[in-house]
Formats: sequence, C-alpha cells, structure tokens
Amino acid sequence: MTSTEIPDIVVGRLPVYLRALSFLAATGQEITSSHELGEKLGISSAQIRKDLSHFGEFGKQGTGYRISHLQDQLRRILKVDHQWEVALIGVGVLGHAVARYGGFHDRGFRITLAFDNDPAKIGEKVGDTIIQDVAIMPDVLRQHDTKVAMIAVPAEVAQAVVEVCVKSGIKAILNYAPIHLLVPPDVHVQYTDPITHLQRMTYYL
Amino acid sequence: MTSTEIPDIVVGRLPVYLRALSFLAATGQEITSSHELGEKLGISSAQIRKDLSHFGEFGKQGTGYRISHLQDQLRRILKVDHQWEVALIGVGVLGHAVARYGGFHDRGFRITLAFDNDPAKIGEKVGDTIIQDVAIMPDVLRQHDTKVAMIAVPAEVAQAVVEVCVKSGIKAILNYAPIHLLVPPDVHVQYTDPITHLQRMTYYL
DNA sequence: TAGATTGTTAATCGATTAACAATC
DNA sequence: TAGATTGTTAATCGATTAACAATC
Repeated sequence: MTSTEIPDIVVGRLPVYLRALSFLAATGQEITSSHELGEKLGISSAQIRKDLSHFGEFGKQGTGYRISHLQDQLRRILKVDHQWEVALIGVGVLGHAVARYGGFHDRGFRITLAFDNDPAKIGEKVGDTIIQDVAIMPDVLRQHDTKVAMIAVPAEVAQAVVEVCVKSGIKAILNYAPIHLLVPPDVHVQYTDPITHLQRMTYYL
Repeated sequence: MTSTEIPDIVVGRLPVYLRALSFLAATGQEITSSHELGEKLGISSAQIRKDLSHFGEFGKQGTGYRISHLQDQLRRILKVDHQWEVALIGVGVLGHAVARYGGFHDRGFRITLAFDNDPAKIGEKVGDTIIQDVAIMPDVLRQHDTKVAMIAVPAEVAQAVVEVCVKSGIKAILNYAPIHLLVPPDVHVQYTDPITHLQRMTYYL
C-alpha cells in the first residue's frame, strides 16, 4: 500500500506481469485472476497478489483483475504510461538490429538518438534517426535531456562510453556489452548477454 | 563440495564470474581474490566464496584464486569446456544480428543451424550457415542431436515453434520473443527481452 | 445466497552475510 | 614468521508460501 522500499525483485517482476497482460488482452480477454496469471508465468498466485499489494488494490474479490485496468496501473507504476526517449550508442550489427526492432514503441520507449564513432556511419539513417558522431554526444544528450541509453559498443570501450553517458545525465543504461559496468549509485544498469543465459542452461544438460 | 541440489540462483551467477575472469585474464592478471571479484561485480566476497564452495575448493588461503584455473573449473562446471551446437530459429533482423555476432565461439557456442519459413530466405547464408526450411527442422535437429536453440521468431508463433523444438529433442531454449513459453519440466528456457529490462529501470526514474 | 478470489498475516523457507579457524 | 585470504559455520536477513477473513 505505502510505497516505502519496494524490493527490487518485486519491481523486476512487474514488467513480466505487464507483458503477460498484454498477451491476454490481445486475445480479447477482459478479466484475469492471480491463479491464471501465475499458471501462465510459472509463479505462485500468492506471489502475484503479494507483489501487487505493494502498490495498491487492483482487483475485486470473487472476480479477479480487469486486464485493461491492471495494465494501466502497472504502466503508471513503471512510468511507461508515456514514451521515454532512448539513445542508442554503437550502431554495429547488434545496434542496427536493436534500432530496427519495432517492439519498443508500444511498451514505452522510442529510439530518438543514435551515436557511433565510425565516420562512414555518421550521417546515415538507422531506423528513424540519423547516426551522429559520438564526439558530440554529451551536448546532444544534455539538449534532449535524455535519461535512458542502450550501449551496443565493443566491450573494450563500454566503460569509457558509460562514463560519458553518466556525465551527460543518463540515469538508466541497458548494456549489451558482455562486461560489468561501474556507475554511481543513482545510475541504473541492466545487462543483456545471451551467452550468460545459455551458459546457465548448459549446466543442467 | 557435494553436488546435491545447487540453488539455481548460484548457477546463474557462475557465468557472470566466468565473464569477469575472462576480462581480468585479458589484462594479463594471473591471480584474483573474492574481494577483488566482488568489488568488480557489486557482490559480496562472502557470496562468491560461498557460491564456489558448492563445487569444490578452487583457491588458496592467503593468496586467492589462480584466474586460469578458476576459469577452467567454471567452464567444466557449466559444461562450456567444449562447444555446443546451437540452432537459430527465425532469421529476421534480430536473428541476423544474433547469427553474425562473433562473441559466441570462445564462450562455448557455435551456431551451426538456421531455420526460417520465408522462401526468400531459405538457401541464403547467414553467418556461417545456410538457412533451411523450418518444415524440415525436426529431422535436421534429430540428425544433428542438437540440444540448444535460440528462438527469434514473432511472438505469435513462438509457442508453436517451441513445441516443435521440444519434440525434436531440444533441451535448452534462449527465447528472444517477448512471451512466456510453456515447456516440459526437463526443458530449460531463458528469456531475453530488452524492454523488461528498460521497464525495470524506469520505475526508479 | 453460494462460490470465488482478493488482500494480508503469520509461518516457512532459503539466501546472504558476518565472523573466524585453518592455512598458504 | 606475519599477513592475507580461503572455506565454512552460524546468525541474520529477506522472500515465498500457506491460509483465511473479507467481500464482491
């Protein structure tokens, strides 16, 4: 109910709930329950109810949750009820794929800036934006008051790039480079490395 | 020491340790300690020692860990001391980027098969492999005894594709589609969805 | 009303951390 | 030896689950 100290692990599950709700909504379903959601996600119904209870009362006894309402609430809580402008840094093969991926728009994000240090790429278009010189990145990020960045540069330069980001006011970083980044406490980093996921599974094979 | 029931959360950290060790090794460093590793990863040294102690004694009191030795041990534990053949299913923009990403080889994986259902793509080369018709996928996966697959198809068809994979003997799936998959208990799934990561951070902004 | 499901409490379970003997 | 760091135990901390009153 009160917003004092929500565990990060709970916050991390909210996007998953939101994703599952979108899927249900797409089928035309209007109501769901903690049991149904839990079954679809491999999570206990108690956990879902407990997680949601940190933020308010979104359901109705005997009925469950109205999907559209719960979506609205989760979007509000996660602050994706409006779009965030995202800077993409590094437009190699991976960066290109990220930029051209169409799935961001309806989930709260829009790539509005792209940077690279390769003169051959600067000025070219990727997705909806023109690739700019990473040298002018600090100014541009400040001008646009950009808070969110995706890093798709080689591992060797990722830390240096991140330091420029931090100095330019970036507060959330999605890192595609397979390296751990050091940032100040007020800057958030998430990692996406397919190989750590694969290695986690081969253990069990 | 004994291998009875290692918590999955511990297994999930081993690839992160391995990644950090590779980074240290690349700088030419030969020895590290739980303190140094912990500091680099934002993890307590006690946790690192505890995690490793599930699998054996890899360090030396007063000295720390020989990096190359710990790498060898972790690779052995995670079964990435040899390469796994990986099937890529869905060769759109994202699949292309995944196939062309060079980082798999030295971390235990090799994309040896690629499938798509688009006649225009079948027969074309992506990375080092020829794209094959998804219709013949079950036979090909069986022939190659492939255990690991990466799914980069649209969300609408991901579950159906996964069911074919499961029937064809796949035991580990890395899913790029933004949807939760239902699989039998002996099949492992990991998810990689950049937007859930982004949404998790915007909560704090 | 009867049936169903929420929100919440208390109990259980598991993971993290602090501390230290062992020892290189 | 003295200093440092491991591996491990016990204590702490936090997350999950079971259960149920409230109520739609």
